[in-house]
Amino acid sequence: MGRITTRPRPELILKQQLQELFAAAVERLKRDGVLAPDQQVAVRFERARQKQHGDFATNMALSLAKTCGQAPRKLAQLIIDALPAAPEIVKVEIAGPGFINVFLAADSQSQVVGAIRDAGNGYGRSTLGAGQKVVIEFVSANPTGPLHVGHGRGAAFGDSLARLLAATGFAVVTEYYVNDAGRQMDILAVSVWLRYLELCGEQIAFPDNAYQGDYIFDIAATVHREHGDRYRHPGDTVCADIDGQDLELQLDSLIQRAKMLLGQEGYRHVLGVGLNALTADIRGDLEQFNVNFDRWYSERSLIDDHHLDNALQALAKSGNVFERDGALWFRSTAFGDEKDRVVVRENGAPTYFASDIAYHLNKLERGFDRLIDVWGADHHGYMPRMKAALQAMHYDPDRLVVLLVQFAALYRGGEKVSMSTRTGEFVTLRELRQEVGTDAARFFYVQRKAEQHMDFDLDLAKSQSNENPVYYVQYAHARICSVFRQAAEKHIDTGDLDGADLSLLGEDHEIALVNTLSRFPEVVENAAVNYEPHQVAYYLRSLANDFHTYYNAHNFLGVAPNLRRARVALIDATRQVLANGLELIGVHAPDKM
RNA sequence: GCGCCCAUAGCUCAGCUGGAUAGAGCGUUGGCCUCCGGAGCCAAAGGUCACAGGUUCGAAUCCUGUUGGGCGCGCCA
Repeated sequence: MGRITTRPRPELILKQQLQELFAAAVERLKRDGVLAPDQQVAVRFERARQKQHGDFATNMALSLAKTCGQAPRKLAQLIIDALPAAPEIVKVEIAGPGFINVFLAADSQSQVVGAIRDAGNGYGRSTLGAGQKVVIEFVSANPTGPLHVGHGRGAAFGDSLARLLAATGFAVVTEYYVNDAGRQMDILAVSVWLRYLELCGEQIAFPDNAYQGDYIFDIAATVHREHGDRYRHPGDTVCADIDGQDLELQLDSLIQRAKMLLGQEGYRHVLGVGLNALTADIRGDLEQFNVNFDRWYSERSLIDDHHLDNALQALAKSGNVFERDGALWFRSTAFGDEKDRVVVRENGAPTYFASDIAYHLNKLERGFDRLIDVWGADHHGYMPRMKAALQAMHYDPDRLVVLLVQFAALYRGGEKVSMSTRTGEFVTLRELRQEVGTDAARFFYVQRKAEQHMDFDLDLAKSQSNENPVYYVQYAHARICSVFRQAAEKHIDTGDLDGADLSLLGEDHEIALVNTLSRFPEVVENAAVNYEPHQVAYYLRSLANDFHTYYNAHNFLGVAPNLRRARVALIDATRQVLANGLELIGVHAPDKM
């Protein structure tokens, strides 16, 4: 109650100590009978947007005024009168309808520079998550082709989010769910096999709805190189009697024929070559994109390890599974879904939904408190049934958090690029990376909040990559490193920064920079709690701006030693925060560019 | 038809969960290095926050409706 202590983390003086001071004032007003003893008071401070409003402002008097029947400004005065004395506070004033503006002593803020340099790459980290176990699943694209730029956005977002949550004290595991079972895999196997047959010299009518991409040829060539004619069958035999039906049925017929002609072993081999080639490709692609998953979770292993059976049993045990038209259904409508869903098809094969239920049940059984899924926005209709399944199995559906990432609409030459995996018309993540660079691409993606539609202008990203904001931020970091190199070359002493007199940092640009530096922990926490990595990107831009402005206005090395130490300490802290922030979004902080 | 997302400067986007005079980048116009990196800095112009109501001390933000755009509504994944 009204406990006022000096915090071990000076950067928190700014906000947290203010909150404690004002909470103490509230307690006193309760004792004096101005406020009801059971009055709930949320003391919240915001950083003032304008200098005239001081450093921090609270609207507590405004929000309290109604319930306690006092005029806002009068109540604000009572709060101020009840405030304990504190050396950090220079002035407190009432403004507008009843805001309380707080002005802090300049050097109480500049102490943050020392705190940052002490904390190093730990500055901005917190224990907010209290070790809560979180699994974040993202990308999870079918291994039926290379990743495209849409997956890139999910990858940049999911990975940055994982870094943010880890930095705020959550125990984070990242997973890529590999859909290596089911019909899509069969289509992949058939696609590879047909291209292989073409390489053998067979005449084949390659179906429009099989995978068209060039990478299928490459995989087929591998099979052909390693096995020669071993899987060859006459084109007539392969394609016999499959005309005239529905296209999807034709494909199913081809799948059946492939299984029959190749035998189980041969079929599994062809499929395996395709699967391995594509997962290796995806994994390498993501590594180059600075995304490394803790675990690649195989859908097929879920089936082989009987997790699927267990999940279906758990679901059945809850009394929400029934049979209709020869299939097994989950009564998801009982939990708010708009229609019931098939879990086992008429032909006995489990649906994708069924194995996904098993996967999510498995995550919960592995002890994760929170399951975060990053999905493409086109899957939003899938969310109610997934939550329904968890609820049916007696888990709190709110433990599953689904974050939807909108597609990035690509523009090239002013025209929208249409994309389809089947037709092979898509821009791959690899192409984007090679043309724009990982750092620029990641920054570009993560600048937009996930649920916002995004226009990705390829021409702009490629041809004007120097205009990309990521260079602005990286340049600030490189520039600071360069100052230190200059100091070393010219034998200018920049030692003993720990002993710098930070109260010398009184210029407007310095105060602004210090202020931005002190905001970092709040930004990180806020970004993590709201699952919004873009806040970090915006913060970094603003920090880089404060630095560049300062750099332009003042000299760091060519001033008196005391001032020089203070200024160098300040830009050293800035360098640290730039590096910490870039790390959170998976972008490099180069020493030179 | 039903459901979800979205609409802010010419363009691309922020807006701290309801606060004070709505902000950046790009583009446009005009300035700034004998000096630590000009991939930088400063300044100007640019807005009916899609539209109409409502909630309250106070709305870009919350509620309802309208318009316009994206996506979804499979025994596909």
